Amino acid sequence: MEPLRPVVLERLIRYYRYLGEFTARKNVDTITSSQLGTVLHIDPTQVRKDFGAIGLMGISRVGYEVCEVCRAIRLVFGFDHPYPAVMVGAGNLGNALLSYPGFARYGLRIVAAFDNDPKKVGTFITGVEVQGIRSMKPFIRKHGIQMAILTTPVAVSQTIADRLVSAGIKAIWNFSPTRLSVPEDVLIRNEHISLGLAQVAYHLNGLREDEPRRLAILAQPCDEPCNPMEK
Amino acid sequence: MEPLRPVVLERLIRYYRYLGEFTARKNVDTITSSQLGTVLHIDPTQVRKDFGAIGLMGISRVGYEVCEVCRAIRLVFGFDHPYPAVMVGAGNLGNALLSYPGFARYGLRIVAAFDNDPKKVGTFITGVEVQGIRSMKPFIRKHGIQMAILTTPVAVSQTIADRLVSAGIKAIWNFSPTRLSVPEDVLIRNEHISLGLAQVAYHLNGLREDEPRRLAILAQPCDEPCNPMEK
DNA sequence: AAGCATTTGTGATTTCTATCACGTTTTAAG
DNA sequence: CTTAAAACGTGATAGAAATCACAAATGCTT
Repeated sequence: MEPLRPVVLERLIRYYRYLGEFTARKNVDTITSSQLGTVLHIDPTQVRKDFGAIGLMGISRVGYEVCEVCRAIRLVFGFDHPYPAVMVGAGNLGNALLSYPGFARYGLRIVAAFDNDPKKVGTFITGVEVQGIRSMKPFIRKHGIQMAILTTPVAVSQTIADRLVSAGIKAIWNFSPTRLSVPEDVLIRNEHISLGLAQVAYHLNGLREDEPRRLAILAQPCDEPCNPMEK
Repeated sequence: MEPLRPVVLERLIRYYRYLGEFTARKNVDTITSSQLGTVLHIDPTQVRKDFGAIGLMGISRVGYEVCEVCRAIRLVFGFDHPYPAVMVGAGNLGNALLSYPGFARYGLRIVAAFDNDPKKVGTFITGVEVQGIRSMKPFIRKHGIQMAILTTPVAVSQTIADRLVSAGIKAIWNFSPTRLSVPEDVLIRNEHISLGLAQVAYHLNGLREDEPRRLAILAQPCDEPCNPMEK
């Protein structure tokens, strides 16, 4: 099967998420493309095409078996063949992620956490022991881990990323707000919440609707500093 | 100006993010569309069109003034006219967000936090006092707050959302992994990290490249439960 | 059993997005 | 001063994505 386009993957995840809630509530085992479409604001045809793309066949006049849909989606992403992952950085964000119980549904199993704060080393967070950074590389090597979740402070992220790569990591889920350079064959997925924030801001800004002010400001010379507030 | 499409907004944010790092490092005050394009893997023409869409004019043979670009982008999103926001839920995630110093650059100012855990009420997190949930509605009303950040447990999120709406909130940045129902005029932006996770999973799964297994599984009847692991 | 309503699957069409190609402007060099 | 190179701005074009339209299939009702 040729690789699925990102936009399709995104919708598949939305279907999967909704169907999880759906089966928890309703006691029905089939769903139609228009039902899904209505809830998720996606055209029913699109739903059918997406399902077709991952080899799902619906039943005329009935719809799709929820159970089959979920299974097919899990298969596409490999959710039922969980990859072990390590968490690097056990601060607030690392803690929040470690204690999020929903990841199992997405095939994620965090098997170890690493932090260089001696006070944290040795403690357990939802069953996962926090180890010193020193132990990281041997641990990854020993267990053949391919995925790492990075929640370290920006200052050390690149250094840590280099070490992860040299230990054999093939994918980094990066929550540290910085750009990482890694070899071609290592996947970086940056989680930038600023994008979501920006969309909210744009909406609120649109409510204001003050076009003259905008133009007036743009007309002025740019005397303010470029980067008024620094992270 | 007609509203900008989401895909443009997304690129604008990527430009803004990069230019922040850029000016911090280099000591140059202009940048060309191809420089930006190379770094962000965006076609230079696209960069020029995006800049054109927000009223920016470049200079032939020179490029764009970084300072002007940043200012125009801030203007589009309203970043230099910060909206006060309240944080609801002061758990690990709430803490992580509250202590993230980068938000100021995106026009976000968190002015209060609310939690129903008596142990947390009265404490301060990076200068913001945690108050009881009771105080939430009057506080929002009194200060005319329009934006809320929701990091509560799924079980209470909808109830909280209802209260936020009735207090006058116009946009909710939702980190709680659940679907919220709110009136038409209230914007919900859901922050679902599962999407990022799924993309990483898809990549790793692709490395495996085991097509026969996939088809074999799909051919079997669907005897497993639909929702094998529950959050 | 027949007819009707509903739903799937898919080719055709439309709409949106990204890229190309090229004229224009500006700086720098010869 | 002239010419060349580099960058912008934008109409034209190609490529993706979403939607439409309709045949085929299936279940329900009478």
